[in-house]
Amino acid sequence: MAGDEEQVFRNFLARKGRRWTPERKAVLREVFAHHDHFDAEELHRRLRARGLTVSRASVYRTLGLLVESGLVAEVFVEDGHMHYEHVYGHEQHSHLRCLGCRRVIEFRDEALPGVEARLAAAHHFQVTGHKLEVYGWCAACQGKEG
Amino acid sequence: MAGDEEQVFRNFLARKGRRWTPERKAVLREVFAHHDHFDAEELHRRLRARGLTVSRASVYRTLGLLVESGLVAEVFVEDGHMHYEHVYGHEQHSHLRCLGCRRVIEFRDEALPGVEARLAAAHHFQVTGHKLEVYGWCAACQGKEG
DNA sequence: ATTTTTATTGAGACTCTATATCATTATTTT
DNA sequence: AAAATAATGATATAGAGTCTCAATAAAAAT
Repeated sequence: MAGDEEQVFRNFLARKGRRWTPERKAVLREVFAHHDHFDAEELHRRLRARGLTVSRASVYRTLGLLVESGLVAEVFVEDGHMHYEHVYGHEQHSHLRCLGCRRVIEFRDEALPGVEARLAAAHHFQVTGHKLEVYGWCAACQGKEG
Repeated sequence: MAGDEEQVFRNFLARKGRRWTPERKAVLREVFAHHDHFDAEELHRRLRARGLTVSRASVYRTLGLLVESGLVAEVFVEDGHMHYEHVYGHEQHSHLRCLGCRRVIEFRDEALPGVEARLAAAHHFQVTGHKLEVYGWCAACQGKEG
């Protein structure tokens, strides 16, 4: 449900004996205000641009909690740092990346749930998620670079 | 074929107008001397322990070339830095990771080639590879942490 | 073989991401 | 309202990875 993420995060915090603060609220809102991938510094900049004063330290700390809560996911490392996306309220999806233009296409494939199920059974794992990234060259970039 | 990696790397370098040097040879050998995952600093330390003097800069540079050549793959980020594995001569595989004990289990799943093929067709991509990581809690770690 | 061209190396400086420290402040509990 | 304790922000610190550049070495040209 849209908008529900605040309640989910508050429940998560309460369960862990952590507190609900204005800073965490500001970060949560900013994270769910856009649908693009983002990184920690960009998030910090956007908050400041809105006139919200949340320190870098708190941005990083809150981001960690959001990932732990499952509301946000680490997507991939690019340019030497992590990139994220919010996942709550969105179907699980994977990423197809072009090695040339670095464009990212989201996709869903019906085979993945089966992979998870087989692994859970074979290794007695309680599988909580997966991260799949397929890479190659998009139509426009094929032929470039050797 | 085992041992072939040197020829593959030399061909790769030649094709790009890059040179075959003692430093690159030392790095290549060390990378293929073990079957575990490793990181750049560890690789550098192992080379020094063998009495081979290859600078950090050259280790990082060579690692980049090895990844580009396809002989080595970036596996995952842990503890804030990248971890690698050599892949030449090994069947493509994915990783199942326990969030508790951090154990990594390699696996192969017959569904992945199909996923690649579908994406290639649907998006006119020339798919060169994928990275799949499934995570959760192993039998021993289930119940730990909330 | 010698010379020329040019990629590579190593040392260290540097950038940047991310975390740790800690006194102060704010939230929650009692 | 007071006590307990988690969170914040400013800054320091750690660590990964890249860049610079003079010196060197590999490959190509002669």
